[in-house]
Amino acid sequence: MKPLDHEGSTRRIPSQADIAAAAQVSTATVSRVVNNSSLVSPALRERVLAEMDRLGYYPHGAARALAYNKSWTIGAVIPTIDNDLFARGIGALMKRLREMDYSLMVVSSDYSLADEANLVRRLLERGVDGLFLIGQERLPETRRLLERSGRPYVESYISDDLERENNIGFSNFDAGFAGTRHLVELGHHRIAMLAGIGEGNDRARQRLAGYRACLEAHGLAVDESLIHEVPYEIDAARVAFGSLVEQAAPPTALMCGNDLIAMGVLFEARALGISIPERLSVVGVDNHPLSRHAWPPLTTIDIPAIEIGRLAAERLVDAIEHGTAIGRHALDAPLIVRGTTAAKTSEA
Amino acid sequence: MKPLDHEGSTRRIPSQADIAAAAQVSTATVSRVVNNSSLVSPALRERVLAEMDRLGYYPHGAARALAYNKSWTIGAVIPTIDNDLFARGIGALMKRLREMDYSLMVVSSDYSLADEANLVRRLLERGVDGLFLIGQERLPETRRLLERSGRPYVESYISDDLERENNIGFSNFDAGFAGTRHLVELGHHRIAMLAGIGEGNDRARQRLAGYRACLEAHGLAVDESLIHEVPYEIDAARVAFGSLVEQAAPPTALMCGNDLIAMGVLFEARALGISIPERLSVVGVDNHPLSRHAWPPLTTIDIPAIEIGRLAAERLVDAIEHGTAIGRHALDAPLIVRGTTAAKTSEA
DNA sequence: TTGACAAATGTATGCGCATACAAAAAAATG
DNA sequence: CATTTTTTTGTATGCGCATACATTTGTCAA
Repeated sequence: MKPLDHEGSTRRIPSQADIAAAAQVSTATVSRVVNNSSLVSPALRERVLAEMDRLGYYPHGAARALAYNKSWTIGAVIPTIDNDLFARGIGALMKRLREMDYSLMVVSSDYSLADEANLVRRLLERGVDGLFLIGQERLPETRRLLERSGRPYVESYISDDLERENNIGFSNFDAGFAGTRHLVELGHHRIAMLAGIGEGNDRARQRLAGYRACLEAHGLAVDESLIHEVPYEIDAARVAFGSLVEQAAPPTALMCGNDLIAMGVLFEARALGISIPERLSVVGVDNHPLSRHAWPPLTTIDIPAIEIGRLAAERLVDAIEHGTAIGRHALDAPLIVRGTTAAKTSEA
Repeated sequence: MKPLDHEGSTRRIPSQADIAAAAQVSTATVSRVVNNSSLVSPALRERVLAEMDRLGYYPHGAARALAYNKSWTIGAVIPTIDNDLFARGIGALMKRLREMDYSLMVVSSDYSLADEANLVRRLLERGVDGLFLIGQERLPETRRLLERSGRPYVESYISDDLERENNIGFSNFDAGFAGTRHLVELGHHRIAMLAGIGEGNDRARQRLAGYRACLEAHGLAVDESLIHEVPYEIDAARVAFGSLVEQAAPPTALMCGNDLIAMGVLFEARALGISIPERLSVVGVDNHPLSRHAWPPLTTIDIPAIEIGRLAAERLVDAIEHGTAIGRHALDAPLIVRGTTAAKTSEA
């Protein structure tokens, strides 16, 4: 316990009233100085600024937020920060928001839509001015919360639900389709997929849907025994891949739900002595920073995470400050062909 | 556009006053219901809860924060979220805070101590109840801000400055020392270091210091031409490593500032045909999730990032709610020997 | 000198909430 | 039934700030 000086015993943070008293002016004048109002004389402004500096004043955010009914804060709900893809997007969002004098409150839902609802509620209670969400699939409860709040929000990393507004992302369906098409065009027809877990993850489902659609579009049968859902984890991917290649007629090509799964496959393939791309072609999705250094360098779909974060920051702040609509933004997610894919060899 | 209910055409978010009016009670009663006060009759409580639900009420965070002088929010300033080590820690911090009904505001300083000062100030203005910072090196200005605020704060990921309280981390010096010692014990005496950029990064400096100290402790000369500072990026590491091995008497072992640098080295070594660990032993720091899958699996120092985040959450909330001290917490960062290190061959 | 007007400063109020205190209602006691 | 005690509810106030409006001071023209 600190010693107490009386006259405000618990050495509080100084308020405008303290500054006003010290500088012998009214609180209104202090407030004007804080807000750079033009109608305060240079002399007084100086005096007030000096006292603010001397007493170490800084505005009380809650009071300010209450008076303005605005918190200069955006809330973000992401499945997990332990995923480079989201980390990159959040990083860009953070950076851009900072430039515009906004802050970011981040929470993670662990891929649970129910948790997401609670977190959205909490962020709303914390008074965020806008929200950044992943995916377009929400619980009705979450929608209700969102709509009632009247706050702008962005649904990101996906643009597949054409019914929905306010999204900044890309087509995961197209990503799955394009990756698979690349394999088809290389002559593969036994193409497996190690998809991400679909539950509560519309991005993963759309990628898988794109894969299926591509096979069908090219007259190839969809063999369910070649499709597995695995968590976005190296080890899970290795195990899943192990059992995939054990079966009687193993695939010659493999579409992966993301780069982490693909890397798991690369690691396990090396352990099993399966040479890539000679015996197996592999495609990922994400363009993880390490992917191009992998061995062989991973063929993947580049996701514009940075751009998503940056754009979301701008559209959100614009919506907050000028009431503009977020709009729909389906960015490009191009295929990056590297070393893990090759034409099917005749014997395979 | 939704139809507007009259009596306040701009359909505001309902306040306690609205609920009070609708339920025919006073605002005090509503407040009591919100806060689960025991002294409100079940009948009234029901009525109020029903109205809250009907009107979609949720408390106004800023008002609440103003009345309580508490925001239930922690602020975190990290160099960058694009670093798995920090992402893991922040993730754990986030998760634990959530369990205790706190939120997290995250900002990134890009390894700039000056930016950090601004960000700390901003977070304080936003009314955070406590702060999570990386490192123990601060600008005096930042210290002043911190001390004046009276808010508890944690300095994390390092425990080397024994003068300082409030830290939750590990000894980066020891990490550098232990990694290097492992190499010395394997018989290497020409040991290089690819350290992280030291400016504004006391963790990187301490790791380097540990390396130097270890060499000296074993009577080995410190050859400055074998020491390079590089950013924590794969490409930069590859380039730096390339020039390192070009020189007349290349090292037989290499201590890396972190795993990302080490992986860059692994990649470049493969490209250059330098076999690891036969011709070169490599040690990293971080225990990045991919490190154990690398080829060869990377010998590294395991950093308890999850534990740091979790513990920080607990100590901070404890400090906020009960005024307890944060204390000093130097966690273990053990060496994990894997496949990138081997005894020096006689000819090398 | 006076009045008209502009510039500078102060006073009073409300933002939404929690709570000390006051009042009313209900229950217990004599 | 009156009185005291307990439980329940309401009223008034302040948290720190921004700002509409009121007041004062300064400037200029007549």
